[in-house]
Amino acid sequence: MTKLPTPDPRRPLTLRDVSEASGVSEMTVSRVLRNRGDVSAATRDRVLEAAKRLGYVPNKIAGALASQRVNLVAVIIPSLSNMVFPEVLAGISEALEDTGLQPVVGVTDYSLEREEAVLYEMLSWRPSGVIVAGLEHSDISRAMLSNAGIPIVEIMDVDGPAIDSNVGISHRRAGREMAAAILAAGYRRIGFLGTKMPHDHRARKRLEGFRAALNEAGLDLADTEFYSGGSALLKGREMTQAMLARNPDLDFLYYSNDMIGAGGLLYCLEQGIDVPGKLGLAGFNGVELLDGLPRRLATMDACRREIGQIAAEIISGKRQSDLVGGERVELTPKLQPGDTIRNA
Amino acid sequence: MTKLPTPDPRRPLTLRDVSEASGVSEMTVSRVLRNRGDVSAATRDRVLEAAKRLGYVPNKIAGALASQRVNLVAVIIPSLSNMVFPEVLAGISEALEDTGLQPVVGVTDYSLEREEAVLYEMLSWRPSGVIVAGLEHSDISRAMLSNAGIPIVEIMDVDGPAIDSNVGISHRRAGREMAAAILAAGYRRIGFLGTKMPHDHRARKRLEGFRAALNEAGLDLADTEFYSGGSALLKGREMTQAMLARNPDLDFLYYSNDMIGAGGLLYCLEQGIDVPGKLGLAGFNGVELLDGLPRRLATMDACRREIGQIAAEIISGKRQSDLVGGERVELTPKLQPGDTIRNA
DNA sequence: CTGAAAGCGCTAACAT
DNA sequence: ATGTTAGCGCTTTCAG
Repeated sequence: MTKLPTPDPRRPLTLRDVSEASGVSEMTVSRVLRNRGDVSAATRDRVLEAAKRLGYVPNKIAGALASQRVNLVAVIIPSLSNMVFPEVLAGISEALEDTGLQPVVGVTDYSLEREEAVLYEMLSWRPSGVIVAGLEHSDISRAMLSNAGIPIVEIMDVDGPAIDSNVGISHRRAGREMAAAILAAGYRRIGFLGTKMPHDHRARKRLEGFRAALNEAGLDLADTEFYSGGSALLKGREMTQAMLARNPDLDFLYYSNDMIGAGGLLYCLEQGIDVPGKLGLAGFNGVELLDGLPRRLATMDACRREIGQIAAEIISGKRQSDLVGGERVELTPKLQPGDTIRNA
Repeated sequence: MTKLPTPDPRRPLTLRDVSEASGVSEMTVSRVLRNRGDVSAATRDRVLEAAKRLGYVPNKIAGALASQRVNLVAVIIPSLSNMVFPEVLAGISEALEDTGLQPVVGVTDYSLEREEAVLYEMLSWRPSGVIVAGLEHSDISRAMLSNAGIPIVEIMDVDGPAIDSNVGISHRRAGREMAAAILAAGYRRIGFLGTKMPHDHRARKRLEGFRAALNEAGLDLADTEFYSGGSALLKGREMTQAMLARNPDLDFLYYSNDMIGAGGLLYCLEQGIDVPGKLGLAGFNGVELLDGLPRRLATMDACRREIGQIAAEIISGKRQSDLVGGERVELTPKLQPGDTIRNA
């Protein structure tokens, strides 16, 4: 017997295999599989049957190279382990649902270096768009984004210049408004507790806004405490204990996120502290977890899901403005006074 | 002037552009950019300089098609919004760090249909491996996985036959062991509270194991309560209240996850119930959140991070056995008695 | 409605 | 140490 080149049975199937199995040209098979152009019902059925029977899975790499089109949206966020970004992702997924676009997530751990690496990696797959958290990037990242030739949406934060489109809230304003609400309620000796992470620019901006509003009222923060790593709930508890021990006459604690706020709240309740009478508390984010606490922590909803949705709509073109530049969407965070700020 | 074909300035740069800018063949540029083969230091520098100056980002689509190699690992999980899968992901990312492999996440929302769609989509990018949560799949998913010709690791659960490799814990055994600990401590009138989700097979298996152990001791569950959606902490609180109202003589509540367990714990403490004296409580997962609670909820660590690490090591080949089939790794969940089970 | 030819941008394999 | 050639598997474009 002549030695024929036996095809490797484990080789992934190609269009050609389906073509041969169905007796139709590769081109027509391709059309059927993409619902493109007119194909007779009979041919279509034969092709689909063959593809299914063989278990053909198209090769998107080849398809993308040929068509110069990739149905991927790069989503670059700092973390998955707090409750905030999964919610943004949910909004993105929801809005991308019927667009044929697929989100691909990259995580930076709040590092601009990692962001640069992740971005480079993702851009090398030529996605249809990029959604990236924050306005702060390395120069190289910024250059890559500017030159990518695809829609870019920076999300979460609107306090600063954007590369292309921008959807988020003003964290500075969120800080100011929380300060205003606290002052209006008559609190005066205020402590701040937050993350140490130097790269959480949004937390920093909230603190800046908060502080500015206090200053304008002739006040300043009475104490601050920062943490990094570990269980946020536990850190909130520990920091609260430490701060109150140091400064027993504080009458308000402003936390940079709900999780540490929740820890603080649990601690205060255990200690029998009169909340909100003697001590008021507030966090930030409006996470669902707060619903299950013994008392509702005051917070500010960061519109996370909505931010994701709008960003995705911009990428998918569902929300195309006539403007030349990108879109700018500033959402308005809602103060949720809960039960830990007394009435003014 | 003759009309020369002006290149589109927004066209993404190609290897050819770098080649021309550096006066070196495309092939050599390719070698430099991939650190492959021998290239003189001088040439290397010229190429890197040109690539950087132009802002060249390689096209991995073309590269992957030509090399038949894709540095992507598909990771398919049911959800991002509880604390469990982000931890698994963290383990995967960590183990993939220096392998050149990149995880790409797909979410199924506990639906086998969605799993099938996500899997199809991901396989069409020809990843180097697949890590998928659970052993239960549709026939079509199973066929796709079997025929993909790449390493497949099913994670989280070892109670059942695997397609290729398998890393996880026995949830049936986890349920049994928790039951044993509870019985040993002298509790007898036991209620179960969990998710309604019919597709959370691991929760189901834990309950089966738990129940089996009770039955063998001549007991059965005194009451059950199921929920779906909403804030898990709040649901835990509400379900606990409902169950205790209905059944005040229960002496133990077993929760299918730590989050509802935490809600239940907070409720019981508020009500002044003697925990663990009159009523014992236990959850499942060993989430970090528990550290911040007023009392440590008994739980069982599900080895989430480790599962992710090992799965990633199998895919990356760091952990290659001589066996023909896939690897099987059963981890042993550790009981963490905390402060909500009394001493036997 | 269907098919043939010509690439997409890169890399394997083989020169030199 | 560097260059040349021939595809990778698909889609675009143009013919029928």
